[in-house]
This record gives sequence, structure tokens and C-alpha cells, in this order.
Amino acid sequence: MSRAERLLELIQILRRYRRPVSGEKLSAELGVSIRSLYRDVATLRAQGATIEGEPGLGYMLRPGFMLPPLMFSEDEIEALVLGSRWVAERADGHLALAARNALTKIVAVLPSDLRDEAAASSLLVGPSENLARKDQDITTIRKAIRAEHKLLIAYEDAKAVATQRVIWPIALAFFDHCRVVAAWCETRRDFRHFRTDRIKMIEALELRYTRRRAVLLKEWRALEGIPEQ
Amino acid sequence: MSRAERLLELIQILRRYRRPVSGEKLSAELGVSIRSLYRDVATLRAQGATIEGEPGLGYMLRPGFMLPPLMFSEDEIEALVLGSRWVAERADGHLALAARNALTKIVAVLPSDLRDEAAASSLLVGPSENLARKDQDITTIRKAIRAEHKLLIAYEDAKAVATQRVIWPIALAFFDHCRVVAAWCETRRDFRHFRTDRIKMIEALELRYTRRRAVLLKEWRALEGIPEQ
DNA sequence: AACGCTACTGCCGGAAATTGGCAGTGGCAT
DNA sequence: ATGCCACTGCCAATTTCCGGCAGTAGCGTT
Repeated sequence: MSRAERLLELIQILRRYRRPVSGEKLSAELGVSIRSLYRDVATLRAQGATIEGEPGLGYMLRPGFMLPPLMFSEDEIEALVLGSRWVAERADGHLALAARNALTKIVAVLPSDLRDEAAASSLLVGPSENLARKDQDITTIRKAIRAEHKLLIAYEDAKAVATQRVIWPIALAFFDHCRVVAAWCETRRDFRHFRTDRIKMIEALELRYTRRRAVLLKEWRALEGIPEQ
Repeated sequence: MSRAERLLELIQILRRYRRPVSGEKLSAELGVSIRSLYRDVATLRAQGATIEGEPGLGYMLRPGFMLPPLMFSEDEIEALVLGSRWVAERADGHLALAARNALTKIVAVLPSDLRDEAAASSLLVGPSENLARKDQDITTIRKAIRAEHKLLIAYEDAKAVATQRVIWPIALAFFDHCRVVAAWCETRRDFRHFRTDRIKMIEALELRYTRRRAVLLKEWRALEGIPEQ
């Protein structure tokens, strides 16, 4: 195994463990001495990986993904740039920032003669027309989805009937004029959809819901007839 | 310079030249022997780069970009996935396909435990509401923009007045309900905007326009007050 | 047919990078 | 005070990398 491959392997091993792992264990799994492991960690850090090491504990990789060298066609890069711009324009603050950061990283490594072209890429995203912005809420929802946490919401449906419910959010759909949360509703014991602009209050309950999101998502997709994207 | 860096450098050099370059020249630019160059080319090919080599001619890189190892945060990957999905949903056939391909490539290299999560990512893009689809035209426009080629179009404006013009397309803006081409209009000798759904006919003139797109784009941006994205 | 140009491969000795072991420092918790 | 562990510098052994050489093969020109 070449060194480059081993570095990638190290990232993946670190990613598998969620808790700190000692360097000795990592070196054993890689079939390499502890000394080399320290060097590998240093190299990865130099490449931008956020590997945290604490004496007495071990190493832990801050959640993230290391992509190995990838080859993209011109169209593919253009698609990534356009997509990131759309997210930067339309998604909530955190995600929009992440989109800009991802874009910056990609553009930074392009050869200089192409950097300008990509930066000045001719595919633009227009502003949203009348999309009500509830950035902080969307961020809360996204976090809850990822953590499989319950949410308490005050909702006002299309007929202006107000309710309070505990929901298990599983997905967030972006439409032209609104965003919709798909969730399992504890009150109704069924899947329900909630337009984010009709959510009047939202409270993150630091409480995990009892089924796996992937499973719920699959059931919901089947019910709604939504194909995998 | 480490070998990994040199491989990236080779890609960038190949990208600079648009015509075939001999291995000898490449090796000279890299400050390395011809023998090593052959090895480097072989390595890059094994990594998926499409470098074409023909005896008597030289090497040529099929247009595309090699991204070096990159580190993305969870949010950044989520933004890339969501953005690609939007492009796959909303852009024209070629670009949509490119978005799907880019996504496939990214997902393919994620560690397996995360692949499913990314594939089943909870951020979805709803279908467009009443967007008139003119896929083949959009592709033509995109190609013309990239090549800085003129286009002959038959246009019907908001008042149903029909005209034919030669335009120099410089950008394509995606709005919720329509796509708009920004262009220099030869007839009017000024910048004009054309909604793609009002373009009745389009013909690609294999003729380069006389000013650089980057410059035109900058002027147009200044005129319209559109900030760099 | 001969020649020039170039991609491509195998082999070999020398150069350079990688590796493992060792010794030592320092932080932290028990 | 002890144990655990991250981290660094040094050095010799190992592995990989590199350049040069010789040789094969495809293609177009003369």
C-alpha cells in the first residue's frame, strides 16, 4: 500500500470510530509503527484535516470528509459551482456559508488560468421571489434531522388552525416558494408535512426519537411515491 | 516537491496547453526525466485521468479538472449534495447529467458507513412549478457562452413583438420560473436580456465574438449592479 | 522503403524518501 | 508519584523513486 493510500485509509478508520482512538491502535490497524502514525497524522493535518489529539485520550477526527483526488469534467465542475451558488442563495445561513466555503475550496485548487473563469462562471442564480426567510429555524430543523432529535413546534395550517405538536423531522424539501419539513407527527401518529413559514415557534428537544431516520425516510418515500434522488 | 504534488502539477500543465504536448517537453517543465514522466502519466491514468497519448503527437488531457485531496465538513458535503440535486432537477439535460455524475463520484469515495447517509440525505429539491423546459436550447446557449460564440435567435418579447438578432451570450441566470440569457445584442449595440421561453428559434453560429466574455461580463455586472457570487 | 518523431516497457544502479526504534519532553487524570 | 499518551529529534535500515539505456511499435513524411 502506498503512502497516499494509507493516509486515506487512516481518515476512514478515524471516521469509523466516533470516540477517541489511541495512536497505538491506529498504527496497528494500519500495519505501521507508531512513529509513522505520528508522521501520517502530521501530514494529514498539513493537508487540512482536523484531527484532534489529546494526551491520555487519543485521536479524533472532527466530522468531515476527505475526498481523494477526483477527476471532474468541465460540465461537472460547472454543475457543482451552479449548485453551490443556488444553495448559497437559497438555503439558510449555515448551509449557505457551507456552500460558499465548499466552493472556495474547490476554486482554490483549480489551475490559475481556470480559477478566474470558474469564479466568473456564467451560470447565475437569481434571487428568490417571495420566499419567507426563517433562517435560524431551518438551521434548527436541519440539526434535528441529522441528530434524529424531536422537535416541538407550534403550527398554523392553511386554514389558520393553530396546533402544538412533537414531531420527528426526517427531511427538508426545497420548493420555489417555500420549504417543507417532512416528519412523523407524534400527535397524529402518522407522517405529516409542515411548511416552514407556517411554523410559528420551534423548540429543539434534546431527545432522540426512537426509530432510525433512514427507515422512516424509506417508509415516507414509499408512501408519497418519491423516488431516490 | 513531493510526488503527489508533481502529479497535480502535471495535470495543470496539461490543462494549460490545449494541443498535444510531447512527453519530453512535459518532463522538462516538471524538472524530471522522460522516464519518470511516463511513470507519472501511468499513475494518473490509473487514478482516472483521461490523458490521451499518441505516438508522433504527444499527450493531451481530455478537458476536466483533477481535484487534489480535499477536506469538506459535513455541512459542506450536504451543501454540495443539495446543490447538485437542484442542478439535476432544474438544469438542462446535459448539465443535469453532469450534476448526477459529479454526485456519484463524490458519493463513491465516501466511507461506506456514510455513503448511505449521503445517498439518503434528507435535503430534497421539489419539482419546478411551471418552468417551461427547453433543454436542447439551454445546452446550445451554454456551449455558446463557453466558446464565446455568437448565436442567431428569433425572439418574441413581452409584447409579442418578434425580432431576429445576433447576440453574444455571456451569462445564463436561473430564476424560479424562467431562465434568462444575458447577452450583447449586435442589433441594439447594447446589453439585452432574453427569457429562454421566449426564444422561438436558436441557431449556433460557429463564429467567435470579438471581445472577451470575462470583460463583457464585468461590464454587464457593473451596469446591472450584480455582485460577484 | 527509409526516416523522424514519439509513446511505451523492462532493467539496473544510485539517490531520495520512508520507516521503525529509541530516547526524551510534557500534559492530564488517578 | 504513576500511568497513559501525544509529540519530537535522531539515526540506520529499508523501500521507493529516479534517471539512463536499450529496445519495440505506431504514424506520417519524404
